Amino acid sequence: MEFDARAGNHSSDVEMELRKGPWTVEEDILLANYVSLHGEGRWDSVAKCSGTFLFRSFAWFSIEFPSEILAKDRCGITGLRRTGKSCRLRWLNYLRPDVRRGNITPEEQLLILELHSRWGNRWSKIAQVLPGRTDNEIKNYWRTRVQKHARQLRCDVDSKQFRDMVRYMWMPQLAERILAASGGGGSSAQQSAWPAEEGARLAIPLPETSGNSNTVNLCSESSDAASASDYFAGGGDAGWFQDTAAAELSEGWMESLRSPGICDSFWLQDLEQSGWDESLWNMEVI
DNA sequence: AAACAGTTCAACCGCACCGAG
DNA sequence: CCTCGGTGCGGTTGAACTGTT
Repeated sequence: MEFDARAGNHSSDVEMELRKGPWTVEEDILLANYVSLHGEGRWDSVAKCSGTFLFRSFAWFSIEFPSEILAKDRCGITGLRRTGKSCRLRWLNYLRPDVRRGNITPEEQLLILELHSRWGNRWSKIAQVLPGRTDNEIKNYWRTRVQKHARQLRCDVDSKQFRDMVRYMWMPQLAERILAASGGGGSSAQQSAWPAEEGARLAIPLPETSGNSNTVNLCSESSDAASASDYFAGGGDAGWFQDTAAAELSEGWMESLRSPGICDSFWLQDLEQSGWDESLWNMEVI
């Protein structure tokens, strides 16, 4: 059986039909065990060798793995009936121990909106700033929530109109919700909860090991200078956003989101005149 | 309770990039 | 340079789940 090598599939030395679709518990065990022994990477060899090592490690459990999961090549090496790509994806998106599951928090939503406005559909880059979240998860969030909201507003998700709505209506609401949840109590209480610093900025914590400053200015024009991986290279803590004093939504940044005159722009007036439903921007609805 | 519609998300696919030989 | 193998990325699909009628 020949497979497309550039697509990451097996060459003909493994005589097996590849499995597709949902992963079974047994396959997860095989893959997790392989990675724990050999680390990430060399995904193509996972498919060839995982079974062998699993049998060694778990022999005393007397676990039997069905033949539809395992396959032997001509040399008798047992492996998962999965492509290397499939193994990699399963590990990164599901099995990795630091993968966070559950709803995207308002803090994460705010970051996704901000970073997408900056980087576009660079999902993996955005994911690097959100510890434990996968690019797939962020992509899904964008498609199911953000694009859906754009449809409800009858505008293109890439249009300036929608991007402005996100920046000047959605993001401030998210920010206020975050502040309220942290005890800030909305815009009137921001000054005490989030002391303003020089310039308008959304400061993001940096790992201690990264040296220099311990914050990154997400709103600066030159933000691309700091790669996303720099932000949280040592991260992974679920409470990362609130736990550090560096996670500041400064008053200036909040004000920049409500810059004077933006609400007077022509398209917002048009929307208001056409009976635009403001409840569409209610955070509960979103 | 059943049928249908809408939504979510895990997984696949094709393509691009990179390093080794 | 060119080819090949491995890896990563973004777009898309479809099964499973949830809500509504």
